[in-house]
Amino acid sequence: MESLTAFETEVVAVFVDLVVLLGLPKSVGEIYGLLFASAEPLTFMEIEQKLGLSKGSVSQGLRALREIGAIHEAEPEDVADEVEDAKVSVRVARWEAVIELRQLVGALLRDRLTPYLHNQDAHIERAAAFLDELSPGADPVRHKVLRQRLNKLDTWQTRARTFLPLIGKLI
Amino acid sequence: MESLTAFETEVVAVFVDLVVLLGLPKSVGEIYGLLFASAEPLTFMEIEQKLGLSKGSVSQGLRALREIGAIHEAEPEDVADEVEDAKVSVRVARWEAVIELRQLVGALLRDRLTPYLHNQDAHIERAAAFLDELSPGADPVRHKVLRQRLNKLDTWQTRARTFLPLIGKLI
DNA sequence: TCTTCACTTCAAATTGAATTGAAAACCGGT
DNA sequence: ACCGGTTTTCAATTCAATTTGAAGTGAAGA
Repeated sequence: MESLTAFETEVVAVFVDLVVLLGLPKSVGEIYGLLFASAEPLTFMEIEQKLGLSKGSVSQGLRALREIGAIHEAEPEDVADEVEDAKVSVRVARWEAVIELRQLVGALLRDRLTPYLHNQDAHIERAAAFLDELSPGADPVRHKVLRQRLNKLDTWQTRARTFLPLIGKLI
Repeated sequence: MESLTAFETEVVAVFVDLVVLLGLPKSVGEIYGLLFASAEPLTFMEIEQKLGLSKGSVSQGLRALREIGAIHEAEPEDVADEVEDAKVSVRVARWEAVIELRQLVGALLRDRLTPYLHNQDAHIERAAAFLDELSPGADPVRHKVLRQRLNKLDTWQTRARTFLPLIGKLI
């Protein structure tokens, strides 16, 4: 067990693309993809070796996935048949993907969109304040045009706020 | 006219965030934001100076925005009152934002999602092929589990294909 | 034709983020 | 309390991508 099978490679690619699209590091997608492509849970070391990642990347990737609930630690299971010999038998965590994709996709979307929407609100609000304190007297037409544009932004923001969470549910 | 007003700064921030969220360079968002915040069209040089960008960035940014139809070249308009003196009077392009946000957002979304969905199809298809040519005889349970997971991926892919374009329309 | 200015191109520099790797913390067993 | 092995942490490195700037192109007027 050293490197990826053709099957695993393709599945990993699916999740790498997804995760990159949503702005996370590639390694996170690789790890989730590998677990998704494995019928049984994998250990830290197996992940490290099959993907050829550093321990640091594996550790961080597992944490990120754990935090969004995209993976679990698997039940201990009897290790007897595998580790008969010399080793001192230390309990090793084994990880498995949560196959419900809603979990992964939902969390990733939320993590990006929530802070985004929040920032936008703040910007638009401040922009409105600045526009108003800028005397409309000097050039009323200009002032009105800009007001309209701001309103347009506001409308969009509202729409985004209502539709985007809906997508999470729909899917 | 040198740097941004408070109002402009906020509007620019709105579009920088949007554009970065959708995976384009910040400078593109700055340029669009500035044009969106201006009641009248701006020249290349005005953009360059107000945003403090290099000519290269402005040029590339304007091209990108032009290509997705998010900005236009404005009608020439009489320049008489501005440029009376020494200058040799060369026709200068003046740019304005297309205020319909659908244009910008729609294009950006499409540009990212279309190639993405296309790739995913390819990966899933190949994964299925590899899984099948892998003899199920060895471990039928494992084979079945993986088949199910692949099907799940396929379902999602189909859903994405139907819902995502719909968002573009909805908005 | 020649000059000038507006813009484009592209190789190199910069920047920012992901990855690495070595050292520290941890944990169960002896 | 110590040991062997696993996992985490984080500063340094590497890598990808954007930004820069200087040289190049082209068009309009002289």
